[in-house]
This record gives sequence, C-alpha cells and structure tokens, in this order.
Amino acid sequence: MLLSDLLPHTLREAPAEAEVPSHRLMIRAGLIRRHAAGIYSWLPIGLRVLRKAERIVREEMERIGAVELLMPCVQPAELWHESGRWQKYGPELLRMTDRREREFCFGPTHEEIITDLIRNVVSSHRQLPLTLFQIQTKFRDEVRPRFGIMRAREFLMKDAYSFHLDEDTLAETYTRMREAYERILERIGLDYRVVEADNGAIGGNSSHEFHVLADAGEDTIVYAPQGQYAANLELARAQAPEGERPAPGAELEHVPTPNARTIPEVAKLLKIPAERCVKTLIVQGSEAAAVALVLRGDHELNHIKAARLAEVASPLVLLDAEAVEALGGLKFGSIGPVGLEMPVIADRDAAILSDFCCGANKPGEHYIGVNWDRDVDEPAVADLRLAREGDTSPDGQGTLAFARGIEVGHVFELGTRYSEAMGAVAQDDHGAERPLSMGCYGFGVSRVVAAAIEQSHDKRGIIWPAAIAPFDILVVPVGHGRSADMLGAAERLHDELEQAGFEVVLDDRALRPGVMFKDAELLGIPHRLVLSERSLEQGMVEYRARTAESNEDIPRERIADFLRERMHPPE
RNA sequence: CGGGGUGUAGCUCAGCCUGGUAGAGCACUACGUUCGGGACGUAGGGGUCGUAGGUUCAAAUCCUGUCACCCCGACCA
Repeated sequence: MLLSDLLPHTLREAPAEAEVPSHRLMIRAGLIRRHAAGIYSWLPIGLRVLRKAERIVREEMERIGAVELLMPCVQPAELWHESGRWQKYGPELLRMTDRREREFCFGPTHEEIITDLIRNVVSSHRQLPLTLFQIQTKFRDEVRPRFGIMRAREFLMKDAYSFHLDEDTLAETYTRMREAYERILERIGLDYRVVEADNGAIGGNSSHEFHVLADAGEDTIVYAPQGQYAANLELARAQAPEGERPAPGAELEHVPTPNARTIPEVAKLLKIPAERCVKTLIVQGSEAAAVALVLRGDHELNHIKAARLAEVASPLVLLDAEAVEALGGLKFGSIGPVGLEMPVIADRDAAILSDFCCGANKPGEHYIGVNWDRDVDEPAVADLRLAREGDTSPDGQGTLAFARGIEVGHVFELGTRYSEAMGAVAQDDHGAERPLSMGCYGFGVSRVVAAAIEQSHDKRGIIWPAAIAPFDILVVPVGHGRSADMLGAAERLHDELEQAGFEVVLDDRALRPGVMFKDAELLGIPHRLVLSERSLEQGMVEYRARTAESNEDIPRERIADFLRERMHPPE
C-alpha cells in the first residue's frame, strides 16, 4: 500500500485540548479527527488499527461459541419504557423523535433490543443456552467526554448477551467470557487486571471489570501484588479490624475547640491522633430524613458502600450545611454521635474504638473519652470506608497497592432483571414457563486502541503492539534526488514483501529523509526498512525495529526470511 | 451539575491592558536550489478575530448576553 493514498496527516504539534499521550499521539499521527465533543472520525490508518482490534475480539468471541448478529443503533422508546430505563437512565441517553413525534433513543447498550428479539424467537430450553454478540457504534451522552477516543460519546463496542434457564450454564458462560477477555488482552499484549466491580446502572449480581494499567486511567484499582485480590476502589472491601474493643478507660469530657473544625485541626489542638477521632457524616436516609455515618478520623467514606445500606438513600446524598442546620442546629465541624437523634451507622474501625474524640453537636465544642454503649447507643456496624494502600488484602494475601486503570471490559451476571420486566420466558424440560437468566458482556473496542497507546509509546510517538499495528513494515526510500530508480527499487521491495504475506506500506511521498523518519516514529509501525543509494549499491537493506536505537544492514535477498524470523521467532 | 479557564488562518500562538489598515512560525500552492533525522529562497492562497447586541467618528481590543470548547470534582466500554 502507498502511504500517500492513506490520507497521511501528521502534525508537529498537537492541539492544545489534547492532554493525555494517547490523545495527543492519535491526533498528531493523523489517526483520528474531532468534529464535536467526544465525536471523532477515524482516518484510514487509524481505522486499520481499529479493525485489527475488532478482528481479535470477534475471533475470541467465536472461539467460545458466541454468534454474531447486528442490532439497530436507533431504538424505540417503548422497549425502554418496558424495562423502566427510559426514566432511570437519565440524560446520558440521547433521545430523539421522528417525524411522527414517536420517541427513540440512540442505543447506549442493547439489553432491551436483545431481550425483545429473544422473547419472540426463543421459547424452548432446547434453544438454550445461547450467546450472541455484535460489534457496533454506541452513543452515550457523557457528562464530560475527554481524552479523545478514550472517553468518547460515540464509540465502538462489542456487546454480548447470553440467555439461560439454569444458573449453572450462566456461570459457565460468564467464566468462558472472562477467559475470552483475558485472551483478547493478552493477544494485544496489554498489562491488565481483572477486578471485582460495582454493577452500576445495568443492575444484576456478579460483575468484573477488565482494566488496562496506565497512568492516564480514570479509575483507581486496588490490588494485592503478591495475591489474587483486585477490585475497583469503589468496591474494594476494607480490611476488618482485629481484636475486641478495649474497655472504657477515660471519663467522658467536654472540651472547647474554638476554630478547630477539621479532623487534623481538632487532632492537633487536643494532641490526639486522628485515628482516635471520629468523623460524623449526615446523609439522606431511605426512610429516616437523615442518617449519621461514623468513620475513624483518618478514614474516607466510600460512597458506593454507603449507598448500598438499606437505611441510606441511593444514590447517596450528603446533606448540605443548610439541611444539617435544620436538624436541630447542627454545624459542620462539630457533629458527633453523642445525643444525636437519628440512626447511627459506624464503620467497623470506628466501632471498635474506645475513649475516642468526636464533635459535641455545638459549634466549637468536642467530647473526648467517648465510649460506645456507655455514652452513645451501640451503633449499627458496616464496612463504610475506602480501602487504603498498605491495608492487608481482604483475602489475607499480601497488602494492597493502588494503580490507575482504563476500563476496557465489563462482564455482568444480570439474572432475570430484564427478562422478567419484558416477559422473556421459555419452557423448561418439564414444560413450565420460566424467565430467562441473562449475562451481558461489554468490551470497548475503540477504547482499547487508546489504552494500547497509553501503555506503549515513547517521546517520539506510538509503538504499536504487533497484533494491532496498522502495518507490519514501513519501507522508506531516501535520496530520490540522486538515484532515479530509488522509488522503483522501493516498489519492488514492497511488492515482494507483500507477496510474502506481510502488510507493507511504502512511504512514496518523496520528502526529505528527516521528515519521513520522524513520521515513521510517530506512526509507530513495528518494522522499518530504509533503502538508500548506498544500500542499493551494496545490495543491502537497512532494518530498524521501532523499539531499537540503531540500524542493522540485512542482505537484500535475505530480507523476507529475516523479517519472518523477527516477527515469529522460533520457540 | 458545581468550580476554574479559553475562543484570532488547518495546527501552535502574538496582538487586547492603553480602540485607529489583522500578524508570526508550521502546514498549503507554484518555481528554483537542496536531499540520511522535521532545509532554504522567491512569489502566492487562506481569517466577517466563536456569536448577537451595546458604547464610540472608529471595536479583535471596552461593556452585556449567548454558544462552543478545555481543565478539576459526582457517572461509564
């Protein structure tokens, strides 16, 4: 293929808006182009990469017996009303009306459509289990699209759905899908972690996320480097405290704390470590107007965990200063559980404290020597806090470390949430009609391309993993001006390698060598061959891997074999 | 949605404070010289200064509204 035919458009400088390496490099290399926030074109070279990622995903889906179909991007509102999500999904759902004022949305996901399809097509256990997938453009009207293709509003996703009448085959498909995702990420050559996850808006039971590790990642993942445990920080269980609560050793005492509102200020003023203070957060209750959450002073509230408590409203609402004041004159900076007239839930670490310090529910006053049971009713106890680096892993193996991750895949066991709402049933082997169990499995195809660049680039440009590189080999002829047949020689080399089965692109732009070399590095094609007047005379070709610092001269007639060995080294 | 910021040529930016003929580098076109790490010369093309209104003899510049975009926090492949 000729580079000049591929709409090459490299930039020396990236637009000011591009912040993270993958976004900058994709724009500079001319792989994508933005039209509006989170909406991009894929230029020919970029599209080759996307198609390669897509092909790997498709192959691994087919390997586990999933079957491809294609569903519509535009979906009728009625189906979303049936599942209840027309109300629930919120402004992220791009809604529209047709000429007859009938409502539609641009699909952000396809549970409704697939369930509608299956309920009309499947009626017997003999047709199950069944796993279907598609690779298709999705639209989610993200609050804040950013980082180019990484968090776009329009993006390419593989979504798969499985249907079952028994939990065993659902669990089996779920496991096979997890393994398929691991194979995809291994084939692309990415460093990743599988983590326990929250189910979010899609709902259901068990759920795992697949994160590619990268500094630009938007999620914090928690994992034990020496053990198996890994989870999204939102979900990571905190280490349970050991031992019993010590018996009270101090008297309850009222102390003035003028101008000390935060835990560090109070701790400093009273010369008490933050670990012996508690903070009290007032949130909206599910039934009660307010619920108090008590955490140790040095711990942070995990909002997801709090929202999951039956007593607490979901999603979590932290009451603001005004609402707190309305509850009997409470002020931020001096709230504590003593004498508080509302349900109190303490984190496990706060619940085993004795002789602790807390706000006295009057501005500028605190209590010290506070003890549960003696001074305050025993609280309900729950895991409320965020995990911290250095905590012992919840499974006891090693200590927790944090890393940044880019979520490229997410698998869910949905159960019967959609099939019950939408009446997707089949007859079991006794002739009884039962709702189908579902699994759903998403993989961000366009996002994994950005993730690959985040993990594999240097200051000069992209370093494509071989599996998704737009081409295997770039041929660069230099010295057009001196040697009349330079381009002809390059074309012969290109044709020969193409016939040998390589994907080859020839830089036929006849630019100055420096420009072509810079672009070669920016584009990141794994193998570069340079032809020059000198090498032609000597019957050699100059080879350099994208990752190498220097050149090797390879005899012209050996070049195909040499490249074969480089790309597929003998075991 | 809350907080901060930016809109001037395809890209990076200057000009704005202190109103007076819209600029530079890169990119683009033509010609010439160059040709192993982002060359040089000459001549060109391209911008109603985001947008609407106001102040003024005169607005890129001052004022008001509005839109778009970017960054930091609550959501997701």
